[in-house]
Amino acid sequence: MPRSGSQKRAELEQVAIAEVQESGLHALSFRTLAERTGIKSSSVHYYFPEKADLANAIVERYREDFDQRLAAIGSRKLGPARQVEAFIDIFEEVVVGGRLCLCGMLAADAARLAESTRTLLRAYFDSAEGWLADLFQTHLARLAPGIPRPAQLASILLAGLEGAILIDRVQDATPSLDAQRALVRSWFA
Amino acid sequence: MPRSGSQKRAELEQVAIAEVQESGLHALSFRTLAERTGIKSSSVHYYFPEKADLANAIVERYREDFDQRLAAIGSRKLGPARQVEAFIDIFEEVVVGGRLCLCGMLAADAARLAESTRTLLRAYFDSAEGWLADLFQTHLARLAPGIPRPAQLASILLAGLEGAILIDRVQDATPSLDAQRALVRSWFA
DNA sequence: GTCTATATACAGATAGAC
DNA sequence: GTCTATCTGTATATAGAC
Repeated sequence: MPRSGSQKRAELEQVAIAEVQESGLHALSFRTLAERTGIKSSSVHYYFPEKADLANAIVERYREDFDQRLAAIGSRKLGPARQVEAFIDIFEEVVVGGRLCLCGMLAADAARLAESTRTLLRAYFDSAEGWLADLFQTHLARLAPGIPRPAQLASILLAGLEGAILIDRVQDATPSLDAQRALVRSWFA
Repeated sequence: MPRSGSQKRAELEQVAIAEVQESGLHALSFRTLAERTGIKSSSVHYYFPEKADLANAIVERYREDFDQRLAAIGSRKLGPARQVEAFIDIFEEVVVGGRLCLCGMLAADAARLAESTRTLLRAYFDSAEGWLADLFQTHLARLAPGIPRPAQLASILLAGLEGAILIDRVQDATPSLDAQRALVRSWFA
């Protein structure tokens, strides 16, 4: 395991994630990534032979971090509405930082990604949606009547959040994200 | 007006739009655009001196075409629910073609766009949202009780559709877009 | 309006020394 | 693990002939 668990590798992934969230995968070059981590581009290739290896690594790492945040929300014993609010807070944090969800950004580049990367993107979206679906299903009795079933609510909200931060980032405020919050409130009213 | 109303210019914009919808602005090069339209890259520069000029031109053209489609929907004397369905159909058509909304795709590249392009993106989103808001407002009496007000419904749906096609494009189906349809149906039920 | 030719910069990737 | 050096391809953009 010459390339796993390395501290430099972790640093590279961290810097790469931030760069891709801000400007996309094409804007992330081995050169600039090397400059920002104090090594040369050929050394970056030591950790990630091809760019697809780098893309796969950051998606996996991003998902791990995301899952940990969701687990932390779940352990705080909040009511369902508050848990969803906390979920939305993650997206708000991203967009006020001028970034996008890493996987949303990469999904825009889907046509030029390796199939292995697309598979990892699907896994991320499924995971995020699954967490929301479980939450809505568990608290089914608290949901307003006449709205879609839990699995669809999860899909509706995840898409809404991905789109909201996409739109809000070109503005100087978060009206679209606020509207998504209003939607969720109507589900729990 | 040496560069307006030209047939070749229109062709360049059309090809450029499709390419950007599929792969993003960075994947659109003057060279490939030239090859696909039967001229040389230097001739493309005759119509669009810098890439930002090309980006601005295709956003304006995309919005014009979009506005025309919305006007066509409005002239068909459909009920409000059917009109929203027709609005969603536009996004479905895009995603089954393996593309994204041009402006959603460019919004992902916002960090590397000229300010003039970002302004045009905002105008597109405002226009699309405005059309939906007017529709919801006009048929306020047909909306279910307890849901957000028309302007927010418009914002919720537009973001939901942008996110849905982003997510669905990495899948082999449109579950996320279908969920958005279910959401709208719950508003009119 | 379109061309050839070119300037300049940067991309991903690799070889081989240390 | 990191380096220097380099290969090869492609990008935006421009000059100037026709």
